Amino acid sequence: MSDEELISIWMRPERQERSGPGRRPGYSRQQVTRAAVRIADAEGVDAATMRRIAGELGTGAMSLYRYVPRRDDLFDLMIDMAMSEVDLPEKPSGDWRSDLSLVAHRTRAAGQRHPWLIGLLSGRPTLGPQLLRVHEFALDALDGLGLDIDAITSFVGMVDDYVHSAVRREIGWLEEARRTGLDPERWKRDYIGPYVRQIVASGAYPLFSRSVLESRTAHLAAGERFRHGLDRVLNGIGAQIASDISR
Amino acid sequence: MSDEELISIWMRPERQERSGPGRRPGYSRQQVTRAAVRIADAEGVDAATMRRIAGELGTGAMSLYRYVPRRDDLFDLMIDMAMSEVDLPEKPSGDWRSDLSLVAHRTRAAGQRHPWLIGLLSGRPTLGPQLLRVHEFALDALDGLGLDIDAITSFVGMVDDYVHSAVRREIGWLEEARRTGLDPERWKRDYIGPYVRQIVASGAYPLFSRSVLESRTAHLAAGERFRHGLDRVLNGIGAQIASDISR
DNA sequence: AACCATTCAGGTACGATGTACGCAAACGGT
DNA sequence: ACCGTTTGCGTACATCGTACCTGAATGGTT
Repeated sequence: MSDEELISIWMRPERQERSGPGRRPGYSRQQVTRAAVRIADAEGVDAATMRRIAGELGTGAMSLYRYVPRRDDLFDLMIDMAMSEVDLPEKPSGDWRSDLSLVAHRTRAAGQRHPWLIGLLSGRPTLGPQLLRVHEFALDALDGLGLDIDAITSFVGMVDDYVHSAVRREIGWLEEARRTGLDPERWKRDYIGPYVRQIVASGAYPLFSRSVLESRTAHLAAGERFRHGLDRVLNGIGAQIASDISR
Repeated sequence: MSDEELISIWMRPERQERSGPGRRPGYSRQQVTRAAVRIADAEGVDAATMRRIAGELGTGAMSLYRYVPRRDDLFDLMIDMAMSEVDLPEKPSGDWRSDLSLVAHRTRAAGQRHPWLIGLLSGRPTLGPQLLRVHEFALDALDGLGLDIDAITSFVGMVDDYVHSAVRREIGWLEEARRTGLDPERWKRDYIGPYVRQIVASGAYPLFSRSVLESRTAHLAAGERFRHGLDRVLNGIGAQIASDISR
């Protein structure tokens, strides 16, 4: 594409179906994105190469560039497709706590269905329409409580940050194991296990060791653990809503 | 290296200086890491290729594999070298708030000196000694207040999450601009500027628009903005410390 | 002093990758 | 029937991580 047009993928229109003379497009941006998502879900984002995606569609690698200017833009499209699965009501319910909780849980679910999502999201700044929709819903959930926009943005950011890092913790090792091509069980047993044991045995990091050995939430189901952490974040926000408003 | 030994870089000893017969190593793990850090600081982490690092040292690419088993391990070493710059006292002061604030500010400073740090940190799960040291300090800062280990871990996580995402926001566009090889000013003006204007003009995202247009902190210096956000996170933790303890 | 097992240096080579370039095929309007 | 436009996609190139291998350096042993 040389440097002909440097413009956000969200402002660049897709080729139209009926636009006069010339051959009609055989695929669509959505089809390309869907194929990329399918591969990334199954084999990791690294496997979603241009050639591999094209192969999935039964075409040649260079054909994809008729639909997507750069590979990076394809990542943005993938993010947006995954975020479109975060199903939300038209408007927040009025109960900010359950609204933000809904966003958190749905985003977590999307992040688990698409283990590459969080990595891409925090890898580059992106603002696709579906991400905007979810973000707007979360901001809206905190509107009307007397908070200024900076506080609202900040609180929504805290929830986002929590969700991202919690999901990363949940799937981090799994993905890392796949990236190196090992089965996750063996990875955990032979790679990180001995190292963590050594850290604990060294005695140099007593509190870290306690967080590994004495944690009560560590033995809970992943969903419960997520809920506990989220509760703490929401509690922190709740406490400040009370004091911010009364000020 | 084939699959001879899959073992954490932190458990794999470096070649010893005096170990009997054989040629003595001409470089060290630290020298290799330092060269990689230097290149990544100046030209982005993508520029720190094996060949480029070797060139910086005046040797051949394959020589590096005498010191580092895989490129991914080199990333871990880079992270640890950067984290070693997070200077902290031996023990927390006893004032948890200023202790966590210190960790946050020092980590932010390291993240700005090394714009690749946060990206690598959240890209893969890693537990180098320097990261452990900083983490342990933060955990320790919250110890002795009557909190259980899960609460401590959770609160430290909130601060970490905030620092990471705040730094990412601060340097995100800069790095993205460099990755595409454009000067950051032009990038902001020609790429994201028009798109954000379009989002605002569409009227579909009123709260997002307010966060762009009406923000009071947006016009502050970056350092002030960071402090404000951090204060909110610490306030949320503080409120819960009070209620957790009295419970 | 001669030898040898051991270790490091680093060239060559392979299979990937993203993507620039260019040409042939398909299509609607005239 | 022709033509300008657009798509499909093969070829080619620079670049990547790294497996493999040869040769040089080194210190202990004889």
